[in-house]
Amino acid sequence: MPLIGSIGQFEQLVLAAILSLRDHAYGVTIHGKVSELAQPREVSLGAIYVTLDRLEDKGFVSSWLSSPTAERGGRAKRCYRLEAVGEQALQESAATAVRISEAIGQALGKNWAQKWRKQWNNELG
Amino acid sequence: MPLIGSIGQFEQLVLAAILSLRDHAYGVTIHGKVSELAQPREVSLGAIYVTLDRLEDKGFVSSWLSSPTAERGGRAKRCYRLEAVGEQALQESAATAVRISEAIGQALGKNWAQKWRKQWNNELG
DNA sequence: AGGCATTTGTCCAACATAGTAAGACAAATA
DNA sequence: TATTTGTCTTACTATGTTGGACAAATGCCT
Repeated sequence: MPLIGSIGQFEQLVLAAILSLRDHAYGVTIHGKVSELAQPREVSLGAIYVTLDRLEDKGFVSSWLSSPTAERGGRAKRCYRLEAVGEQALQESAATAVRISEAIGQALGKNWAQKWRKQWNNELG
Repeated sequence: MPLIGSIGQFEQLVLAAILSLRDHAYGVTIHGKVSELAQPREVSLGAIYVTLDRLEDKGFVSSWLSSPTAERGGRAKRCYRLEAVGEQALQESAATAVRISEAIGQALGKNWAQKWRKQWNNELG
């Protein structure tokens, strides 16, 4: 069993992506969102599916097949939704992440932390 | 090779602990600090040493043996210091952690984020 | 002094789980 | 049947984790 609430770093990323994609979470879009969050790093599609499988095994997410859309190549997608347990695990691991950020901020000096706090405030008003 | 800047979740924790302990970073104290950061979860000493070894292999930290202190059982400790590469990796992974927190905050609503922002502000003035 | 218990510490061996790449396979439309 | 959009599998590497072995100081007791 891994750290914090039984989820790892990549799982955290995938869970966060599903949460923020709401009704449009399926393999390809999740991959896009995760790439965005992980930023300088590139992520493979395979990694996403494997992780999705494991998250479903743990009951953190559930999935169902949608009907195909009417666009070229638009085949049926497997859509994902966060379950209550998954949301809780995600919140716990995020809380730890914040704690780590704080520790780093204190050790590295206020400039580092304020840079992020500023960005945070801007987005939330 | 792992995610973000080549460090995992636990490595991130250990690096942050070393950073915040400054001149007093060795096995036992690092273990204490990591336990504090990982909070509800318990961490074994062995996990710390193994991770420390791997971090040193990657050049993220360096270590040296101190001379024994004059207290009962006070034997020589192996002290650790963060190297420049390690500090950079830590900052990058922390930046990603913040990004994830933001994504969660946006998806979960402002209450979640503000709870943490408040705490953040209190500590930094 | 000599010897052993106790305390503080480090390190290894082994295994479980998460992270990753590469590419096979499937089903739509054109 | 070629192209596009999408899913899933295999196999491997790296991290996470436990448990306990081992080492070196001091303190106490005869």
